[in-house]
Amino acid sequence: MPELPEVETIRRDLDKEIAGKKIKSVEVTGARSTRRHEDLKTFIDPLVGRTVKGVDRRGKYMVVKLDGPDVLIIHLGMSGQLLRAPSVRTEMPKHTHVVINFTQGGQLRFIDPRTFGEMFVTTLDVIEEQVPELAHLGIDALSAPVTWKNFGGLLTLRSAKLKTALMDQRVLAGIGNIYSDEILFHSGLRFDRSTDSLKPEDVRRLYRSTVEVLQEALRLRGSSLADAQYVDLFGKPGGYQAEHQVYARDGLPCRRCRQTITKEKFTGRTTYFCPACQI
DNA sequence: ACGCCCGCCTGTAAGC
DNA sequence: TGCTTACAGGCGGGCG
Repeated sequence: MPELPEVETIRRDLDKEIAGKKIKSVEVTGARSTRRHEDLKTFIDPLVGRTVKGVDRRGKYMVVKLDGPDVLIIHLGMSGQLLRAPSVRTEMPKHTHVVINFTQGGQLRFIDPRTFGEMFVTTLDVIEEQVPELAHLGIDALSAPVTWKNFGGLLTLRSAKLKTALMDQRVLAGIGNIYSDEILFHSGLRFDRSTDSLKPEDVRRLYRSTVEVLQEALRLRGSSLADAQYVDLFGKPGGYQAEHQVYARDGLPCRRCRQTITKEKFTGRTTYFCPACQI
């Protein structure tokens, strides 16, 4: 579900909400969410008694820093939610798999119907060998020091279709199915263009579109779709879905040229585009 | 060696 | 109305 704007929205809220809080206890009711830990003690014990220092993000992974050697990694998968509950009495939603209780009161709950998301504890120095998918992430699509030249260098490192390259977490970290389509529309480029067909001005446009789309989506606190799966830490939906130009708009007129938005399967993912605006 | 497809899950909506 | 099917924000493994 969540891509970079959604994960970053949650990360910022989480950082404000739980930094300085001390973990009193941890309840795991859905062991699939902690599947990297064969023994639940190795998940729970390093957390209990620790104080949260802050929350970082690497691509779609959140990194909860603690006052010890360990970090708590959270990935939301397709349907994961993190919800702050002010009191233990707040009704527990269905599919709540992990609950973290703080000594100051309140809870952090991990809810995930499809269970593709996960939480695990590790230390930063062993991430390289233990969590290669995290270690091999490309540059963060929202990180400030990215220039259009190194963006282009990374993107065209290997020959691939544009959408595949944009969604490749080892190239650029954070972009998924919604934002790749929105970014490609914004740049006027088709999803199936080859990276090596790009002229420098195309790379520059794609770079600008990536930054602009993601920053605007972040400003509006992400995209919540009809199923309202994505909500922020306080259960509120985002607002960027109202700005979508192509995603889930098949059959509707393009907001720019009035041509009908087309839907097509591409490497297993539904892809939306304007056949007139994107070349 | 690389690209593609499947499977992992549950919920929902469309189709018959 | 009810059963069946397809599909959904991600990602790793295995296959060709």
